[in-house]
Amino acid sequence: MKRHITNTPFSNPIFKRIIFFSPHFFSTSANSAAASSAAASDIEEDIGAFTGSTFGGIIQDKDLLRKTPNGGLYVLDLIDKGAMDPNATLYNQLLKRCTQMGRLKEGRLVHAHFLNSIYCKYIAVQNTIINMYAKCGSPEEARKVFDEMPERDMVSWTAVITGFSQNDRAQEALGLFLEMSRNGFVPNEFTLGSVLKAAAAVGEIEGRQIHGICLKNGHCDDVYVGSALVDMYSRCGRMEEAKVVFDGLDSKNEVCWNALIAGHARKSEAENAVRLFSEMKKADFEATHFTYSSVFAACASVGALEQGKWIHGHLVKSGLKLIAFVGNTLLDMYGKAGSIEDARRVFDRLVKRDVVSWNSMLTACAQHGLGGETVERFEEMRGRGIQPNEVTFLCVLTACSHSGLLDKGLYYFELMKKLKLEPDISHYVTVVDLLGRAGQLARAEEFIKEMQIKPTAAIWKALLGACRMHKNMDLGAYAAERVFELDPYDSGPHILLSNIYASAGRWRDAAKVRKMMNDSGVRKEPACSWLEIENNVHMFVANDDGHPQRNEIRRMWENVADKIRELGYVPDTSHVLWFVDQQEREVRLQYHSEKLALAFALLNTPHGSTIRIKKNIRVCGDCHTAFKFVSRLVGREIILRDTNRFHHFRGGSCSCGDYW
DNA sequence: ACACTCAGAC
Repeated sequence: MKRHITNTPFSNPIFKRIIFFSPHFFSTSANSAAASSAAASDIEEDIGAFTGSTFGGIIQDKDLLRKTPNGGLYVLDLIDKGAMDPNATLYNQLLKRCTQMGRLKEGRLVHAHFLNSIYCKYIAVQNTIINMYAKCGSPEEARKVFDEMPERDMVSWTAVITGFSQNDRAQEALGLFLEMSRNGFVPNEFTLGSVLKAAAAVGEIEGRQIHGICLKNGHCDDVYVGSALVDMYSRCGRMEEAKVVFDGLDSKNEVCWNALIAGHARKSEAENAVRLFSEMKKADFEATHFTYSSVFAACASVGALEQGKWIHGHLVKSGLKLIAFVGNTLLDMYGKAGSIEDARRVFDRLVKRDVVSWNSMLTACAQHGLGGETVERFEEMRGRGIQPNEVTFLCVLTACSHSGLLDKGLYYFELMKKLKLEPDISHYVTVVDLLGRAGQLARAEEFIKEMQIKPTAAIWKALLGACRMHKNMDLGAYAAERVFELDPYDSGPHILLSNIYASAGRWRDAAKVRKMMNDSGVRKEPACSWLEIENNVHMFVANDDGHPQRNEIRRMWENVADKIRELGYVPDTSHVLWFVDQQEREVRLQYHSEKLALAFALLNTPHGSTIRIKKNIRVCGDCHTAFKFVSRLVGREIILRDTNRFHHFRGGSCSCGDYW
């Protein structure tokens, strides 16, 4: 079960009550020199500007890949015509250029030509060919060349291992590494860098083993090996060990820093990622696209808008171009942190957009309940000839589901199949959600029965959620049973089912589900809400009485509650705490965490400013209603981030149109 | 004159 927005676990130090991002992070001045690291997607552009030396006084660098009218290569043609003599260096240069430009076809031409030349025994060129195939995304061909070599050296092994390592074929890379050792080759720092990358993808045990080999061979001081080690421990979630390796490195570069920062980002430790960003700059290292991308991702995962903006400021000052590599993450960060306007702005300013840029923009729209805009942008994307992928359709389907665009959603599901994209289980879940939310419960059930894939827990959860929404007790109970079989430890379905019973007045059944849940040791994730004020994060749990301002918060809410009642607010107590009487229920309800957060925001933020609150579970119906009234009462916009979407409350209504 | 480490959308 994946969520659109990562919930932040309680164990995260970022959620200590008040202190966060201490002020000194914000006094670091940005370094204005431009960093030069080019992102993979932009290499092509950079090469285009390159003009260089000549070969034998005849061929200029820019003519290396020049084509002949019949599709051959100009340089090879010259050789065939006897207009120039080849040599090993020329073959290497040609291959290298093919590699840089990712030109597999031309690479094959050079390869074939090389085989017919008198240089065909040169190991160095053969190694370059292996590298060319590997870098052009064809590890199979690299392997074939390698296998057919009568004689191999260290570089041959390293090149082919790297080929698999970089093409997400970690197991094969590790296998070759073993074979290499059996053949009596001792790995050097080049080999170990690649093998560590592969090991990191396979698992911690493998990673530690390779670490041992690095120590034995004395390569741990190499920056490449060191960075790979830091990265390996980061990916295994072992941040303490990553830090130990990092601290032990005599010579560091940006990559080491980035590997460490990325590790914290993957663990949603925004505070650590931001802190390291500052330390990196203080240590006089230039933040690169990798750095920014990681830090934005970290901010996105906890919705840290202010920190994200601050980092964005550094990016602007750095002079780095807003390329897709970093822009996509920035866009995503703004979307997830609640500022759809900034997300749009970033999208508009992207130098070049790839599929991920479009998908991120669609996701942002979908998360903010802008179904119409999502569909429009999707159509624009197609109009511009950008090929949508599976993720694109997931975004669009989700948007349709969240906005009640039933027919459009079903149409796009069919379109997806027509475009020969294979829907996976997540698409089926979304369609069940789409039908279910729209009240077509019978159709949703039918759809599940006819699915070609075996239904998973997520499928039944979607149906269960729809049953809760449309108060269908029988089907809901059935769906819940299926979930209990497949995913017995998730608290969500238990609570949904008990709420279904409760809202039908069947308190006894509701209590039975709760009891069953307790008996089987299923624990409910405690609900909490939080908000940022001036770089501090304030967190609240329901009925919280441990906050320093608890009395003021309580008074504020009581005051507000009275006023919104005058505007017509009627507390809805139907789905909570059925075992207490009506009056008590209402009292408890008042202290849902989002209401405490809202009262706190009203006390501590300037009049008229937008209030941004985040919550780790779905907002309840009563709070949703209350928030609408409050937005009208105080004349302010309130943005509430739910588990997987945003609610924009303004002037008494919500952007979700009460459909969520 | 050949080979290595760091990012992202669901």
